Amino acid sequence: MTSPERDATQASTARAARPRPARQGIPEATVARLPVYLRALGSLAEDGVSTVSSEALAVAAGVNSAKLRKDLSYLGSYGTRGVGYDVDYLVYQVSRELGLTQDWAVVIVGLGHLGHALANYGGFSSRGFAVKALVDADPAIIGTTVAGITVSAPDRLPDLVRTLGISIAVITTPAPVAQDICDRLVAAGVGSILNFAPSVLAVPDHVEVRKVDMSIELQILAFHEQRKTGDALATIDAAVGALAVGGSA
Amino acid sequence: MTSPERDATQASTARAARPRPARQGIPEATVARLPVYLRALGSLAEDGVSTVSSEALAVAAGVNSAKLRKDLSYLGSYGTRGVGYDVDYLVYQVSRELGLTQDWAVVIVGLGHLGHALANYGGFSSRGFAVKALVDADPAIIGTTVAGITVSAPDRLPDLVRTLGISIAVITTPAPVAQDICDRLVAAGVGSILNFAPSVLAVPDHVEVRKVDMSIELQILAFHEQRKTGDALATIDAAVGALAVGGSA
DNA sequence: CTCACTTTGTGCTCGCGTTCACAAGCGCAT
DNA sequence: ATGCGCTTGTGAACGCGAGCACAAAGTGAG
Repeated sequence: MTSPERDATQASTARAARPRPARQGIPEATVARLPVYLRALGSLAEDGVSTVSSEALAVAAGVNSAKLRKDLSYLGSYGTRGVGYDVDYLVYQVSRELGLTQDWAVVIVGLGHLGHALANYGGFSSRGFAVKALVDADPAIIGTTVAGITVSAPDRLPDLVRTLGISIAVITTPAPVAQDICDRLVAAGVGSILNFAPSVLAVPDHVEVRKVDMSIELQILAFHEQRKTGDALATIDAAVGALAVGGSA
Repeated sequence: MTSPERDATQASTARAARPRPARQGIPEATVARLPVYLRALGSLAEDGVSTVSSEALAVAAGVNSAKLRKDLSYLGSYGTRGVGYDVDYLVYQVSRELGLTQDWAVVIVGLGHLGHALANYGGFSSRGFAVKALVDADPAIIGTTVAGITVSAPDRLPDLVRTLGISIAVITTPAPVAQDICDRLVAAGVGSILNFAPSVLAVPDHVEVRKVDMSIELQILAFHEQRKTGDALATIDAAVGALAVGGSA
């Protein structure tokens, strides 16, 4: 391990029953890194850098330079040997590959603390994402305005999705209702879901779900932290556990 | 019962010259799934289920049953053939492996919308994590009380970490200051960092960093959404791009 | 006791992703 | 023009993780 930074989130990618011809076939792992490259390129562009080598960009993105070159090679041969990559050109190519040359309408469902925070987060709109609708089940919240948008009731979802051309949804509801909301979103025609609720969502194969779960991330960190601080304690703990629980079983 | 030996030594993951059984090494992919199993087990326990088969638990966790059995086998042989797994016993074993039998003190740095939301999120304390300190650089926020905790200035970090026994930090600052805060946290003795800021953090090898980035997740979804809705459009777009930018060809 | 049935634990294969190492290609100085 | 130095793009090796398929091990009925 000892990888400096591990990607925290994982795609719960539904296994495609029918393997597409994969005409372009960009590996999933590469797709997950392209946004990182894009961000690094944006910083370089702001600093007035016009050309960058794979080594320099790799450092900025926190990856291996060979990996970066292979990733970019899936998009095409956009570099110049002996020179590097033109920053602006690469920004455009990566953006296009990720589908960021068009705007995406997003709905946020669930306006608790996290939903509010996301609705007010400005980082989305700058990257081609526009929060176009907010939905919550609480009658006390429905009709109020959050981040300049009036909150709608869940049964308005089909209408909202169709009218506003929404294809991406963010779920920030409590876990017990996440699956129900998910089903409604899918029925309404949403094709991609970003799920912040701590629950496993079941969706048809054609719908893409990605999960962000802070509790899980903390637990993974706790595992590594425990590894570092005293395995002796864990050994004692294991013995106690075997006596206390296994003994009675 | 022969206790599943937890030979504590070998914390180092240095490449062994000889292929060793590596009894200690739980694969990273498995560690990332254990919290999911734990949550599913918790739901089952609440429903009064006392025994569960790998197949049933796998469905609840959204994974393959063979994968689940292999994952659990890394912890030891805690199942009973022909019967399944004892829910309570397995909850305990997984919790212990993840280091959740002890409490972890957490500091949240950066009290914007997201920091506030996390500070008020109750899901942490129920899983062995306790937010013990809040830090922000804004003088207008320092000294106020959020979620029952007084907000401290960044220069109090070393003191807070030492006094409160903090080993895990959550960064929810703007990107430009994230690295600075990260450096301070590492210097103060924090061993694990959960980074919500959209920036790549550089840390020493002994510090674990995990990243959660909503913009990146949305961009990955956009990629797949673009794939689904018209490859023809993307092709045209590519041609236009080649003319506009690489136009001399 | 024996047999049929259930479920775990795991050897094995296969495919993906990472990394190394180097040939191919480009610019520049001479 | 030519050679040198730099950087890209990629073939190939390697390691990890996913999933199949089955032997091992337990339960319960007769």
